[in-house]
Amino acid sequence: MSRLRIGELAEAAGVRKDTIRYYERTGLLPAPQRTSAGYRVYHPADVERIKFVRAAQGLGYTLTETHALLLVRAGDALAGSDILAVTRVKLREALVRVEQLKLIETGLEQLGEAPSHEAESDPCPILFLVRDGRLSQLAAGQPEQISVGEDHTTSTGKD
Amino acid sequence: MSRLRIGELAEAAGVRKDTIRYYERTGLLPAPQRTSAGYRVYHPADVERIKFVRAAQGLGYTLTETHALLLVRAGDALAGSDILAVTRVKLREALVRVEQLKLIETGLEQLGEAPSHEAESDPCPILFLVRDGRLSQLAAGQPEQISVGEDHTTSTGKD
DNA sequence: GTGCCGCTTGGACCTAGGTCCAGGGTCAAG
DNA sequence: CTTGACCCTGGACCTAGGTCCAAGCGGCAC
Repeated sequence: MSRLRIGELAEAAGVRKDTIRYYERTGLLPAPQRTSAGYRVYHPADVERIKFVRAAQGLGYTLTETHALLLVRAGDALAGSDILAVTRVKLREALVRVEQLKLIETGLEQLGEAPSHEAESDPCPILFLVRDGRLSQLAAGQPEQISVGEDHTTSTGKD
Repeated sequence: MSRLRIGELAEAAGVRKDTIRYYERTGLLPAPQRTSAGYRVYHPADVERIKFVRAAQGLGYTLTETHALLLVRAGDALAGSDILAVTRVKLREALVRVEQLKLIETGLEQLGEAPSHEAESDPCPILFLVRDGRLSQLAAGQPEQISVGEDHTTSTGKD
């Protein structure tokens, strides 16, 4: 059966032990069995679960959204549709991101080549992108409030 | 000439006044002129600069990288090449991200449709993606240490 | 039976990127 | 000359996602 202790799981999944305990605290990882001495005991499948979490993080899912992804079950249409919507938004954003990064790449390449004869008057040559409206804002801080877990009533800032 | 005070600039650029002062502190925005009373006075072009910063944030540039982008000048090949490399990495990551998000989207769609007859044995159906090695890790926390500004000698964690 | 490493806990601390607050000055209108 | 909207500064605080620490057991090798 080869059950793992936290250190072994951390090693296998490529994270810190603290991270695993943190994931447990936040509900991303179910509380594992314990030995009589209180040691956490994990199943090898937990390695995949953690790797999935890391992958989801890399894709821009918050831990809350990742949690939602992990809760999806076959046929569970309701719970899945929320996270599906989130995923579609992220996908659309990722497509826009690719296009805008290409714009910037091209802009930088041209600036590197051109020995400052054109656009010399411009104080900062990349700004033309935003001036032309070709660079859009692409909400970077609002992770699409989905209804999963506790709602911490995001304080509406005043200033 | 229509010069702006901080509140007007904030309004025009769609950010908080505090954010503008924060950007100034971190060097993203040059220190503006002051009135005799000490009030900051901005140029209308600063609106674009801030909008560019927000756009760059949305594209995944850190503030440090954004700073580098703003420093690029035509013909300035050396400084530009670093940030160009960063941009290319981000572009490649964005392309991978699109592919992986598509995988997840498809997976979620299929799970929603299938009324739990196939893959029912699987404790969490999305995990097959990581099990198949189709979801990769896509470094989410290491923003490509570029040589711009002070180097805070990232402490190598021990555990 | 004693080293020593690994595990436990709660809580403090960290980075990025802001956001808020208190205490006080400025300026235009009434 | 007071009121209200605006501005200033320094510093505390916030969220996400961890990371570190100290004090104190557990358990296995020698």
